[in-house]
Amino acid sequence: MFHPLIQKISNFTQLDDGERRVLHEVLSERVRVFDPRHVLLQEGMSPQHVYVLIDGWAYRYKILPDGRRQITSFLLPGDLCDSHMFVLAAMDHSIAALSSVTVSEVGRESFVDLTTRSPKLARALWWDTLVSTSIQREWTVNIGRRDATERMAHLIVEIMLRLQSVGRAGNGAFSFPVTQGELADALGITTVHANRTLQSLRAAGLILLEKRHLTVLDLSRLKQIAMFNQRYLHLDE
Amino acid sequence: MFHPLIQKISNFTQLDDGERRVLHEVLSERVRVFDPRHVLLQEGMSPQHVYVLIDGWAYRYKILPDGRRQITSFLLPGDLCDSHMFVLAAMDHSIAALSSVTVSEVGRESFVDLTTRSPKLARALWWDTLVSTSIQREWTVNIGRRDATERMAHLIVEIMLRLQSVGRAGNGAFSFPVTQGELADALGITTVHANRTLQSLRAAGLILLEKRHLTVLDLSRLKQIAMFNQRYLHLDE
DNA sequence: CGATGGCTTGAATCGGCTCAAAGCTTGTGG
DNA sequence: CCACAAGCTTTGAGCCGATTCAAGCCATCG
Repeated sequence: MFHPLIQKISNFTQLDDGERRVLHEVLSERVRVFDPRHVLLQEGMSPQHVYVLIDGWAYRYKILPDGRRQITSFLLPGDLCDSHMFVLAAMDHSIAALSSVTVSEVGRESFVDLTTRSPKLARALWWDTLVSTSIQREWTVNIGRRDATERMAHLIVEIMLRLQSVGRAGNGAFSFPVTQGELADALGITTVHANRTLQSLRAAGLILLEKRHLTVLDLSRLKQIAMFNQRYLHLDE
Repeated sequence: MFHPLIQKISNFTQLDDGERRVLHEVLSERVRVFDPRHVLLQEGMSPQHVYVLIDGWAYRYKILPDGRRQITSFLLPGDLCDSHMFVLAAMDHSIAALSSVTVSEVGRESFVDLTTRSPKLARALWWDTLVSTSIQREWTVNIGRRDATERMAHLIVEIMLRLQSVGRAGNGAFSFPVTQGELADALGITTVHANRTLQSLRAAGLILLEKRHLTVLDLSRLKQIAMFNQRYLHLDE
């Protein structure tokens, strides 16, 4: 059983056994578990380590002074949060656990070490960061120019593909520990409207969603509705 | 007169004369000028060089199959487009000139050279990339959770601050070569509504905008309306 | 001086929001 | 192992911010 980060990276780079071992060691140094809703990193903080998700979901978010919340991304198994803090002075957003999560906690030194010792790993982590940015751009498009149904369809397809790349969504069925309120805050709509949007996708026979478990019934129609263009995920490189 | 990239970087790192000279040399190797609307980088391409804006604005954008366009960011003097292409296989979005632009064209080798020769410069460029990502996140919040007036106010404040960091917006007055249609596509609203929104800001005495020239009349009120939190720009590090 | 692209305005419409209440789950303590 | 609380989901009705469509205006440029 590999760490999902290793699995993700292996999709586009051939790691040799040595690299795989080094990475595995660093990721095994310290493993922690957090409850749902636990805030892993708070805006304003300057963390001295990186968390790498092993299991469960987390999310980045910002809260406006009047309470409005926007979730800016979902973090899935294999995702990193947040290597950039070694360069920037303070977090400009927060990160919290969505479900119960298991993470590798990697110290600043181990992380830097990793990248100096293996250029291939450095490049792989660099690739991962760039893909995250690309996903962030696509979210801007999603919220800015798609209507609620299209947004929801797009998000579902994105998550399915990202989960598949770490082997967590065989057959289009996977755990989906997101409330409708959280979905709403990710998509820039209200909870009520998220509910109605999900209903319409269910009614159209596109998805099955119950008890925090989602099944994609008609992927190609979902993609079509969302006008989904896979390129931004950079999966096939 | 310094290149705006040097000016931007100098805001947070002390570069010595040597570093400054090396950077200046690389940025002077080849300077090019493009007309408004010229597409600098097309989705799908795999560029072998980086453009660094010296003068004028550009923008990243994606177009959906049915013609809807979302501008995902504005590129101002001192901004880079697009170093990530040395790692990713193909552009997942396009970049075009908004106004007439002057750019430094830096070859892949020169760029890589720069970062291997000076760790401080490497770190500075790394910083710049991370700030861009942070701005992208804030755009997600802006479009997802602010109404049209707030969005417009937020964008104006952001651009003013970014221009100031490269010395192009003394006194809150600066060249603003963006049509209302482009503003609309950046903010996720329609041209008509962008127009009405601008009118209301003008009527409230917050801005002056005519002939592609913008003056911020009441910065603190604009910030207040936008619920602007400067942290995400990482200007004071 | 006609054409083109951008700006402005009005009126009707609609997607999504607000408010409110009720039904459901899930987890916890007695 | 039941009962209650808390949080999540669902539904209805009225409303509003933003869109659509349409037309007229204005500036610039070949």
